[in-house]
Amino acid sequence: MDIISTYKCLCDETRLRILNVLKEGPLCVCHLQEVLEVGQVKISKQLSYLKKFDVLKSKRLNNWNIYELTDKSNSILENNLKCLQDCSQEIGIFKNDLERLESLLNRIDLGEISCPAEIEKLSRGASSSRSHQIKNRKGLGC
Amino acid sequence: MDIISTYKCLCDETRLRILNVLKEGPLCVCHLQEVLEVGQVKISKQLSYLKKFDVLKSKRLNNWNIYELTDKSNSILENNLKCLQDCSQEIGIFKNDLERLESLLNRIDLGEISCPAEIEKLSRGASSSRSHQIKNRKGLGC
DNA sequence: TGTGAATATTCTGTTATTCGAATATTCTCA
DNA sequence: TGAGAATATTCGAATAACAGAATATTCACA
Repeated sequence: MDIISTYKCLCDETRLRILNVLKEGPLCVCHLQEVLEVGQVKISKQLSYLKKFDVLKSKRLNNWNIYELTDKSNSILENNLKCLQDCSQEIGIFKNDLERLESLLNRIDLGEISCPAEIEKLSRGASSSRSHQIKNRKGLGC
Repeated sequence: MDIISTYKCLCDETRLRILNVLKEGPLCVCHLQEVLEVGQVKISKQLSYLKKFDVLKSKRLNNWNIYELTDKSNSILENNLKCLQDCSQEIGIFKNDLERLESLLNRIDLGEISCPAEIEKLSRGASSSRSHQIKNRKGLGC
């Protein structure tokens, strides 16, 4: 992906929020909807946008579409995702998203809500430490 | 400047080219035009855009308007300008701009073309080492 | 087979971006 | 003061981006 397209991917709030959440692991569209509290169409379109530029990939699991970051990103994107890591604890909207993500993942772990099995398989670490993981990750010092 | 606006400043080719050139030092509009080989209106508008977000500042010197980077930029912008440092030697369009910049600065040093005195005063280092400076700067490893 | 859940796409309207041509402004200097 | 250089702004057109409503698709399962 060229440098301009990279920055275009980063210059929309919804897209940044999606990336901020997906850097914690794969998620299906409906759970992204719930975490970001944003309508289905809006989410779906921005996911397509990011997929078009190979920032995200998706796989179909029955009726769910699981989105995750690809490893095809360039170094500019990677660096900015690391920046997002720090920003996410300082900027309200990103922080709130991560809190709702945590809450969602906990409810999934407790079996309170249904979830494509793949997500659980892919989610890293035990639920008890996930909160700790999310809050203590460090980026580039942005 | 908020994070979205920061990326918006970076997601246009002309703006990136301007930043790439101005990171080497202040320059007036007409010289930017010459270095980038882009029309006056296009340059002027993108300069205004960047100035609006405090990425650039300008000062009037007689009839010249000298633009330069501000020190008000945030850490995301700073990091990406450092990335640009590396990209500029790998991406053709940025590299060519720097070569034309070098050539311009050399002609100014030789007195072959007129130039607002302020630029010479502000340009760092002797002309003989500027080329070396530009080509060997290192960024963040982008 | 038909119903509903999850997701994508199409349609339509709105706003933002980008551009060049033309024009305006500001300054210097003859 | 009038011409010209350097720069900014306005205007109009083209395109891109973004949003939500409505619709389409795909799949599981009763």
